[in-house]
Amino acid sequence: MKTTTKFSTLHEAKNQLVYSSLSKALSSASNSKQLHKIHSLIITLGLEKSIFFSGKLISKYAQLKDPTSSLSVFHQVSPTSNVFQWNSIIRALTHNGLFSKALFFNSKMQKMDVLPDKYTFPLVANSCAALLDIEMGKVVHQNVLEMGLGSDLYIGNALVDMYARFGFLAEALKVFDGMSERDVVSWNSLISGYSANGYWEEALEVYNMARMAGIMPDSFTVSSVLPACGGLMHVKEGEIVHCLVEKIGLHSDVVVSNGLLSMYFKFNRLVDARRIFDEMMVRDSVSWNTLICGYSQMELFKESTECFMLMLNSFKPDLLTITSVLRACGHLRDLEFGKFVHDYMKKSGYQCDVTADNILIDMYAKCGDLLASWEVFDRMICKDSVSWNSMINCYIQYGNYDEALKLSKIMKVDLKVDSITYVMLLSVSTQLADKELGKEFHCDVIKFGFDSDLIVNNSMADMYAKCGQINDSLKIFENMKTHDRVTWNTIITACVQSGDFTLGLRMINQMRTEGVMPDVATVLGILPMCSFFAAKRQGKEIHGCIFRFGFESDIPIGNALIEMYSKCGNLKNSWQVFDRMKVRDVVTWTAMISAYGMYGEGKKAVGAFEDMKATGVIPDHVAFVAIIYACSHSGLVEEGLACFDQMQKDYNLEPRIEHYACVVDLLSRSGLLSKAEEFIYSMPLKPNASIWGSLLSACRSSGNIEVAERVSERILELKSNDTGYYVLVSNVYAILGKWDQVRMIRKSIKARGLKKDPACSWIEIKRRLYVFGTGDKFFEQFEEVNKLLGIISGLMAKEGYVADLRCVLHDVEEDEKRDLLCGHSERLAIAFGLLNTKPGTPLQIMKNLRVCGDCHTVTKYISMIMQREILVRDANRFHVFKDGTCSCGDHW
DNA sequence: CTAGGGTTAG
Repeated sequence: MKTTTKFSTLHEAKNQLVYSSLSKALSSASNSKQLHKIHSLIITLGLEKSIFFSGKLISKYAQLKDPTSSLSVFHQVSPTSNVFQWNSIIRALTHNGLFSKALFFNSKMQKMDVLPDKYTFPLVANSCAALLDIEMGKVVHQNVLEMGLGSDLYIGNALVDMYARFGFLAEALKVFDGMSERDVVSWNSLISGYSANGYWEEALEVYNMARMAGIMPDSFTVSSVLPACGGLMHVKEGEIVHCLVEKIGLHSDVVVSNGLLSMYFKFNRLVDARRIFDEMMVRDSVSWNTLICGYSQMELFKESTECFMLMLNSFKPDLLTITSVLRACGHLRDLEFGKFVHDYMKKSGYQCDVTADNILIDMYAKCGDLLASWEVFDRMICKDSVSWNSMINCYIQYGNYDEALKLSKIMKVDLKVDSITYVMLLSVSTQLADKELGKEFHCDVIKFGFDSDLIVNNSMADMYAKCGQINDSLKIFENMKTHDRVTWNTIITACVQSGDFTLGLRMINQMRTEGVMPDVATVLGILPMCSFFAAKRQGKEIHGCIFRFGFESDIPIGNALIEMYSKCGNLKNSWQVFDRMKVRDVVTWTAMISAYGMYGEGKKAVGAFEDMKATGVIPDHVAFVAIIYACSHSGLVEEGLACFDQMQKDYNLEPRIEHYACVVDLLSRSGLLSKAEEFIYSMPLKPNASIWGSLLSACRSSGNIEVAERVSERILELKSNDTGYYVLVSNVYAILGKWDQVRMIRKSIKARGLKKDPACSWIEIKRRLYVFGTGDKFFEQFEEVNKLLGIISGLMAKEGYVADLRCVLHDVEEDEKRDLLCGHSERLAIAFGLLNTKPGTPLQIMKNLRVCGDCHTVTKYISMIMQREILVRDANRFHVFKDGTCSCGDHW
């Protein structure tokens, strides 16, 4: 009896020693190999089926990321396993991301009539959350309630988290509110739920409630609330959280520091972000990714790629690193680096990530390698909407619209289209100015339910405006529930481009009352309006704003300012803006060349054109239009023809109809009418109304009636919708005295529903704009103006002036014709200006149509008799009259 | 039981 007891005690003592040393060894095993050794030992000792060791082995293998071994241990015991072993295997699977297997074992356990306990549910809820298995999740919740475990803290926390991951924040809140006991994890789960689903305001609100409830935030709390501060751009709140982090010593937590880093990048606070990164004691790959991605977001792409190279020294980049840096490659157009990263990706076995492949498509397209884009797209096994959109976008960028439309049709069949697809497709119809195509897309947008999307609506408003359907554009605008800055910019530009400046101004005011700040695009939208009104003062005010907002180094802004000042009659300011620009693109040079052209400074235009080429800027189609136009307005026939030649020979540019029109203009303005006509017949393109129109205007000035009649017939054949050409033709018939024809044309203009713009001129005196129409009698000082014009015409007659009655386009008596000429709006404006300014002050007159020949002559006389410099801007160009001559040298 | 970093468009 004694010995047995002794023996049993000894046996137990031995066993206890084995147990404790094995248990110690198990806990300290740091890799799978060590663990396998201990495992063999346990098997040798015949202990592998003990509840304690089997459970320990399952968890330990799981901890060392070897769930297969966990499973094999479990299978050894499975017929007899109890809830402890089941929980171990479910936990092993859950912690290794094998969620569906975890759920499978959960149902198997129930089939074996083993009841789950309070440790099972959090694990199962976790798996449901990860798999987004909503049905199963609800069943689990139900089971919890049935088993009376509804008040368990851990289970409650798991359920809050599960519903939050489903995006069911209302359910999550309901569980949270129903909990009898809450800890920091409960609050964290709710905060992160709101934060991860983009409900940033709610996340912050719950965070503040937690603080008021006396909860001390931990690293989880902070890293859930930081993205909310960043997303809302709540700099103050973010800084308060940052202070708290320092105070309670959470900054040594790498996740918290990464959160701060990301937040400061969102605030565009590069210096703070960099300091956080530099002062981090421990960095992980997320820190590097946040840095690389942050630089990318701030468009510091070079820094982004440099950080990637630095990161290679200490970390293996993952897919997120690669996608961030590929984005930078695209923006840098650095094909070589892009290929380097792509190779790295292949070597590291990262080929099958949809997001990474999508960025590759975009990167190759941006770097100019469309074929490589296609290869990536073609090879992808699963393509998502972004893949298709990116590929379509490639084709659009390369102008291959047919291929883009073809792909979108396949997408439509597969129901893969999204709002972004339509934003891109709408941009195609906008670029083609194809309103029928645009309408088709509009129908699709309604059909697929994208018509409440802000960006889609902005695109549609822009599309209709650029297709000339301003009313449809406004209709879209009126139906929109929210407007952002782009909406306003689109609609303001639409108003300005359709010529409705009054509405444009109203929109700007409305934009400001809604508290939307203007940006570069807003300014670009309204500058043409200043040009039209020649509102130098308003233009200068806007120029001031540009400085205040810091837009002055923006190239498109500089370009628009050059154009604005030149159209406002201030060539000097144009040149000053041009001179101050540090970087000039082809548009900058073209704007300056056009400006010179409008003022008849042909020689300077040619000089600028040469300078442009010398600085390495390659002229495009538009630049050639500008230079030939400039030559034509200064009578530089040789130079103009040389340019036309050059564009084909040296620059391989196919001349377009507008280039031919410029050459016709060039020849005919210089009186080479037969040469011009010959040129028209030799062109490979079908001449349009503008080509014949140029020749016809020249015929009128030089009085070549024979050619004029022939050309008039050609123009009428074309049945153009532009009233200008009918007016021109009718003027020719008026000069010829063919009044029947004149009446016929006027009737046909009316019959076709066209309207002739009534002529008007305007002048700004002391910050007020005075507008005059033809034959106006009802303005202040009409009597004085009329008297002054009478005196002037007496003085002119002494100098040898004879009225050019051909400029009167009505069938009336000669005396009456003389009176009609005196009523031309520009003369009224000039006389009004002479009366209301001090002697010697230069005058500036604007006219919406072209100046007639007689007025041109009269203005020359006035500039001499009254000793005034008079600047007249007509629909086409500027005339500077001084001492009896005009800057245009009569080339107009 | 709870946390951080990635793609296409106007």
